Amino acid sequence: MHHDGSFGKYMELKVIKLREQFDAAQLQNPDAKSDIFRGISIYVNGLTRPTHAELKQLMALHGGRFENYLYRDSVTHIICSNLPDTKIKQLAHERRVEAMHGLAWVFGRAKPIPIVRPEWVVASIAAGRLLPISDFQLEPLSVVAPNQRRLFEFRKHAAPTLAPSEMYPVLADAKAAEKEQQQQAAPGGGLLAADVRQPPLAAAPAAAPVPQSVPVHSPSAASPQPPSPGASGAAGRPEGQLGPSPPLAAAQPGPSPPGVTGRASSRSPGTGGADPAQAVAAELRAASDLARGPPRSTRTDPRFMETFFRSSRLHFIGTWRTRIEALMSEVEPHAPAPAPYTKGGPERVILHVDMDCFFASVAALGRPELAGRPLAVCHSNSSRGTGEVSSANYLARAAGVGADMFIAEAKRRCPDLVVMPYEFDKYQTVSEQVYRILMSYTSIVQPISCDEAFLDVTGLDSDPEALAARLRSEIARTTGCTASAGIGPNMLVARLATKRAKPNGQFRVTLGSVLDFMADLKIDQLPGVGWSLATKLEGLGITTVRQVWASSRAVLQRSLGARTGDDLWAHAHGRDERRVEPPKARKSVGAEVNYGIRFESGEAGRAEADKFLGDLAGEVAARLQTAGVKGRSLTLKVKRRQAGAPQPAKFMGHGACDNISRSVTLGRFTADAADLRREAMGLLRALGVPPEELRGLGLTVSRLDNDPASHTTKPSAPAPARLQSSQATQPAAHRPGADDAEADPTDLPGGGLAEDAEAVGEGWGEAHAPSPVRLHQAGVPAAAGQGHNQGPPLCVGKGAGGSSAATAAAVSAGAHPSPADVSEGRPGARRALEADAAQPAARRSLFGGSATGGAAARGGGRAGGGAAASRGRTGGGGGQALAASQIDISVLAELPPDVRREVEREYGEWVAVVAVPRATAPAAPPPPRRQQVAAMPASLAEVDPAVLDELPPELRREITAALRSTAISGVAGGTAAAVTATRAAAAAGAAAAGPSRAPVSAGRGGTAAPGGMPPPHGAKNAAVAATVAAAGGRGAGSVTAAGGRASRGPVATAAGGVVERRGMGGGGSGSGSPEVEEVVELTALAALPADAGPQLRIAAAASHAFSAPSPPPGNRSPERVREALLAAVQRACAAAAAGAASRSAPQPETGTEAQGEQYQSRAEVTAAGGQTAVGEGLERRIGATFMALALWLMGQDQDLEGIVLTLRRVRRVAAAAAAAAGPAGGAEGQAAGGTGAARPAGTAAPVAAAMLSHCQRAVRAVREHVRHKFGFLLKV
DNA sequence: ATCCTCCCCTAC
DNA sequence: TAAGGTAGGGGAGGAT
Ligand SMILES: Nc1ccn([C@H]2C[C@H](O)[C@@H](COP(=O)(O)OP(=O)(O)OP(=O)(O)O)O2)c(=O)n1
Ligand SMILES: [Mg+2]
Ligand SMILES: [Mg+2]
Ligand SMILES: [Mg+2]
Repeated sequence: MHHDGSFGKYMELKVIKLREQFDAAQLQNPDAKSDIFRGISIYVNGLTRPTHAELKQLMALHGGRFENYLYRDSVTHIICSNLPDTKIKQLAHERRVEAMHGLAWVFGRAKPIPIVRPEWVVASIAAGRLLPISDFQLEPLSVVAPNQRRLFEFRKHAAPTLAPSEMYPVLADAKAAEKEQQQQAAPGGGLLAADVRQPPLAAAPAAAPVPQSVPVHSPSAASPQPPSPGASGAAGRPEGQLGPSPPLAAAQPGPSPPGVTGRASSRSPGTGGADPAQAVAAELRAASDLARGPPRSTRTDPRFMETFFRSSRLHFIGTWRTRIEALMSEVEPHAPAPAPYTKGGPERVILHVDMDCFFASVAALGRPELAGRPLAVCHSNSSRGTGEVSSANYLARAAGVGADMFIAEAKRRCPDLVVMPYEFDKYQTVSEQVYRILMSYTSIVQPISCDEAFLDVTGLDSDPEALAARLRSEIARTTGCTASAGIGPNMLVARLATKRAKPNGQFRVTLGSVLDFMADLKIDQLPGVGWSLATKLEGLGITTVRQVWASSRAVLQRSLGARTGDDLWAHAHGRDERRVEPPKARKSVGAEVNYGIRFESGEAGRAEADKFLGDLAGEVAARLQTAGVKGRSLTLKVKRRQAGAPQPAKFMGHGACDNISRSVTLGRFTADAADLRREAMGLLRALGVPPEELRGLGLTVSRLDNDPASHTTKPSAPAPARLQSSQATQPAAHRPGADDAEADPTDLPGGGLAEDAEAVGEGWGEAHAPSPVRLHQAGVPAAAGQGHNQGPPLCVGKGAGGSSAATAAAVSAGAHPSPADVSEGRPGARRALEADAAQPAARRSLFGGSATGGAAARGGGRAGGGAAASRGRTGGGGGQALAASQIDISVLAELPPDVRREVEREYGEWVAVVAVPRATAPAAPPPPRRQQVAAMPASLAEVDPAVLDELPPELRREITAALRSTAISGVAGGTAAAVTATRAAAAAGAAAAGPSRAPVSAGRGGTAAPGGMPPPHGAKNAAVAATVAAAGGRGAGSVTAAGGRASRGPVATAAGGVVERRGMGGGGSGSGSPEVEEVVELTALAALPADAGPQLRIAAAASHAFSAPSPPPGNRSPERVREALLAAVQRACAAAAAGAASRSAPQPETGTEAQGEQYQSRAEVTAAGGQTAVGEGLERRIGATFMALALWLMGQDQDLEGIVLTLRRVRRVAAAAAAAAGPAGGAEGQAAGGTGAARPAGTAAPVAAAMLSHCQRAVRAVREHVRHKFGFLLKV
């Protein structure tokens, strides 16, 4: 019913109706109309519709209450408009601030207050009853990058469906005319492309007075002061346009009528009638072919992708790079070259140029009516619209309008806003004009975006500012749009200077004044620092650049990562070694759509999805061909609607989603649409996502043949040769059909590689006749491949849509033994298995590549209880043969009976086991997980966090994913936040069967493992589980890894130090309970193999940490557990501190650096911080205890106040221990949340740094958990 | 060490 | 109604 579009309309009508009702009620008398909201008390946050006041009235009329303040404990619901993430974040922030005053109340509640859109009130009234809030809840905070606006960096490319540059056909034809015009050099000449249709465009710039000179801020070197108003008031500047300090400047060069501002405020909002500006906007919108027709989704529009791309601003800027590269390569290099880099050479002079409010400026070109008006560019002009603002001019920004803001919000903030539609062709034209100019000033131009570039002008002008002024003037004269510029000794500083100069100004910072210039910048102004990093840094007490100076580099590295911390440190000091460079070759080519993706359920939906995937494949293939490259790796990206996700805030948006990606290694390079489509369909099918839950699809091809590295045969992808040999040996039946001309071996540039040749000689070359042949013969319907839901595309032959990736689709890359597992457990078996290539190309793609990443079976979907699927181990693992456990039974189940029989014959009883449910309920969804795993905990809260945390990540993910749905459904506990929602989701689609896939001889045929084999990885995983479980002492069955549904992922149960490995073998009958195939006994640490890897050592550390304090089973009250965990933390820290002290004599602070800080190389940091100072075991123990506490706390999120208090305690513990550990005490102050008391560059000893870092990590994990689950930040 | 995969983050 | 793309850097695990 209220599905998307129709829902929106429904709501709109309801709102109107309710408004009428409201008005009427107000006119009559305010007596209560109903009791709908009895017991409900709302608090309204921010701007809403109905308004604050209206909601108050409505509540009064219908029996509810209205609170003006949140910190009243009677509030039951927070009302907040459906707004973009920015607004939600804002709300979260408010809550946090609020918490300082009312923490006890806010966090002490048993349950957090739901945040609901105002429509809930309206609709409830309309319905005459209280509606459930689920459809009206604000989208949960997305773990996916929120729509944030960021600065700096990137690279783009593209090549459209329509041919190279036909989508924005500006330059091709315009070039000649433009050159001619440039020769004429008529100031203000109508330089805009002749082929741009809008008449005003050509006329406008000519008519508009153009600044003869451009304002120059900061006339001479280095002063970090604001641009002087005097300097900026250059002649020819239209009034109000260029003021440097006040952010008010229309980028429109046209003359502004006097008193524009006053005029604006007196205009009636939204009425186009008497307002020429609104009229021109309306007219253009009406004429725009982008706006034609009713909105459509993939469900209703067969040409959706094309329409979408044509209309998407992000597609435009995302593909712009490709277009500019074409331009750059064809412009003759006449420009002077800057001074070369030499040792001790001159200070570089880097110029950064960026157009002012680019799209908005272009919108104003040739439209004098718009001068002096607040302007935004957006598809929608509805005051209730969810279209996003692309660009707003500076007048609009002064009113609070910003990019990425919903148009509804923008118009609320600025009722007078003039909203102009997109004119992509014009942006392209102007962009090219600008670049031609830039390229005439220096030979070194690095394009950044359609409105922005870096130039190296070192030595090209004794007065760089004069050069910049000339350049800006020329841009303004030529395009009618203004640019700002920054000049600095490196790219970083130049970039920051530009921001300072905007709008329509320039600013120079020289080497000597860099630090002064940067000191007070907000940290997120730095490139690479966005919302996430800024939030982390805030946790360290760092919000400004200056505070970074006072922070220890080692702490930064530990908190943010080796590289990230290092870069931040450098950037905060104004250091940036990058050189201005021409664009490098792309490393990947992709296309994705995350808007308007809506498919039917069932077969019809699968066909729709396949069709759309085909469109994407065609698009990517076209772009590859345009770029003249082929690729060897294909990645499918999927957005899947999150379980329980409310209606997306954005019309036709994707809403809250889990993100999943899977890749295949192709057997050879390809740029062929059919290839890509085939493989993509296989990947998609393997994911098992119900089509109606798809919200986004994308394809990316990487490992391109323009990169030599792509040609090397990596261990993970030895397949190509195999493929070839395989094909060679089976030409008739196996070789792709005639349309698969790509089978030409010459397509594999590395064909002559020795590695390949060698590989050909073994392995697949000796393979038996591959089963695909038989499968094919078995009669997969020819139509099967034709893109319409045939079963899984097993068929490789011509015309069959099946691909080997698809075959691999039938494969769960996850729950199978890794090659190591197999080979080590059964050396002889490896070859047997490979040779047993009977495997329909297991993870090989059609071409024989390898598919990694699990093809997870979500099968019945979450409804069935969130079956944890199994997920392939990451990395490596390519090329091995298919194991029975890899078969995705959901795919198998869809096979035509005869084909399925064929497969089963091939795999014997294994398949029969795997396909358990089939026997009794052929197509039925698999039985609930619980039926198969008796010991499965009901929720995360039941899992000993110490145990869970120390599990190998794959297993951990599987468990958390499996339990997540439980948590969501409110049964208990929380999400494991060590795993973000997306990760958990990904895991849900693909979890690891780590322990289960044990070493062992699972064997069909009773192939027992030869003795004396070192424990393979699977065994290690099992050992970890056992060890930790033993240490955690949760009693029998404490940790159980749910196998994929249908026990495909075998089940590992850890209980009291015993791992039971349940294999797939055995019960051929299809009995639901797999037999215990092998039992591995481990007694905690004793079982550690000599070559124990990190996981085991962590387990050992955890074991040590927890064995003592862990309360006996039966008395695990929260208080006891909490105290035990805190004690464990304390002990671990104390041990580390003691160790550090004892070591400090023999190993004093080694080479302290310039500022007295002990700096760890990236390698050292990366090396897991082990031995450097803490001692590896100790370090791991610290980490284990902190994280165990964190994880446990997450399970206690019914008591947020308790969480806060405990976090504060643990922080104090860490701080004290760090202080005791030595000189690091100082830097600690910041980590502990101190306001970054400016301590001179810290001398954090690694020991203290380790503690603080682990502490911070733990605190952050908990905060993330709460933020994600409840939508606000804990103030700790 | 270096590579791999599967993410997340960032920028325009 | 609206058109939430594209690409690279980096990190965490893991395999080799
Ligand atoms: N999230 C974003 C960011 C940018 N753009 C488009 C519109 C912008 O006009 C253009 C250039 O981006 P800038 O970051 O340079 O922003 P503006 O040029 O609009 O403003 P400024 O004056 O701050 O540079 O890219 C967009 O559509 N959406
Ligand atoms: Mg700009
Ligand atoms: Mg820009
Ligand atoms: Mg930033």
